[in-house]
Amino acid sequence: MARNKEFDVTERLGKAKDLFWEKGYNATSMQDLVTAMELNPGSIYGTFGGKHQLFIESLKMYSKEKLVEYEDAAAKYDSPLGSVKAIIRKAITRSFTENKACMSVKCSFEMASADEETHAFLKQQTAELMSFLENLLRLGQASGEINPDKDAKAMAAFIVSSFAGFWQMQVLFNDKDMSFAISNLLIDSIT
Amino acid sequence: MARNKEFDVTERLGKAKDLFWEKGYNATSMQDLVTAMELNPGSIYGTFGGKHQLFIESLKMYSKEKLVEYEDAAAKYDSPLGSVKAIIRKAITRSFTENKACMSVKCSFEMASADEETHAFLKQQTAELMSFLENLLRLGQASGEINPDKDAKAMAAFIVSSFAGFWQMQVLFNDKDMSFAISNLLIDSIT
DNA sequence: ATAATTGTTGAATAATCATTCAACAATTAT
DNA sequence: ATAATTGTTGAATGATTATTCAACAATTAT
Repeated sequence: MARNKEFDVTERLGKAKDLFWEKGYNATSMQDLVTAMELNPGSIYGTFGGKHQLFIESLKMYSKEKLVEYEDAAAKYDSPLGSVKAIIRKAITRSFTENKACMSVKCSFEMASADEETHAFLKQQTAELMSFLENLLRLGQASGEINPDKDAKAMAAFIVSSFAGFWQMQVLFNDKDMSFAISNLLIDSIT
Repeated sequence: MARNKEFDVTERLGKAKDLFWEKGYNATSMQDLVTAMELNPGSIYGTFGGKHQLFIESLKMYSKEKLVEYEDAAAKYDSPLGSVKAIIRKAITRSFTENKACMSVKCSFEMASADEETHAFLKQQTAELMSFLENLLRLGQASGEINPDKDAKAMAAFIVSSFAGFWQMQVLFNDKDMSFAISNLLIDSIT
């Protein structure tokens, strides 16, 4: 028995996510969020709590979307190696189609060391992507597509850790040839 | 014909560097700098110009120190492969001995996309480390220690880009076994 | 229709931000 | 000794920060 919200919570959270993603946590002001979300401060605080909670929700939204993207890319291939390659190519492709570096990677460096909530979430989420890859790598080793002499867990960690480099190289050099050469070396290293 | 400064400019710049390195640009306030550098605002502005200029100088100081560290690590070995391995091990070791992620990597994500001066400097500095590695890799290929089928420039880029992942993994997992396994896979991939 | 509840609005708040500057101190050339 | 120059000090500045709240609007149960 009360008034209804006049906006779509998820849609406006998406606007906040885009802004935090682009500018980072500290460089994003509440005024920036008020403008981007097209909401008054009162509505933001009433719905999301405050800047920090809004940021955490934004990161969670981003992170879930990203994980789905990687899993979808993998699902298009029947062979485990094909799936692993698809995930690696997805990462490189994303770094050139999206005009900003991966929010998870950015946040790992801007926030994870200073904010425990961010740290815990990113750790869990990154571990999830690693597990997904580890499973694919084990399947590929069983089918003979992937080097069976290397530890699947280590290879999964190597792949995920390489993604941070993809984004950094894109930010600094914006050189497709360089980035694709790097991703090819990564793929080579597991086969 | 005037009064002399009562402090060592380089030493105080080092204090600023440590603070920017730890907290990043946006999370570091002028008050934080006044406290850490043990200087009044007037002295900071009179000597360094302002927050942004002070940050750029801090990053340059950090960057030069880091490059020297890598070159020194490489200089201890006679063989090119030994030098390349030493640089990779230096990166992994640094990620566990220093209590904060590489300032260049952090800045690539927090600042490089928003500040052209930072971007230009990091691009140049990263390219320099790559060139140094590329040269070692070519020598290693000539002496038969390093895989001659792979492009030295691409391998150099792959190595440097991997460093960002080293730091991210350290921040998120702080797991020595994982990090050393990753660095071993990187070394394997070039031999 | 009324009371109760929830949402919206945007001005107000108090803290913090980067930066400036006037007063004073030290050094040096003349 | 004086003038000129540079450095130090720390309070003052005005802008921006995140957050709150009182007034008003909409919805629903009774």
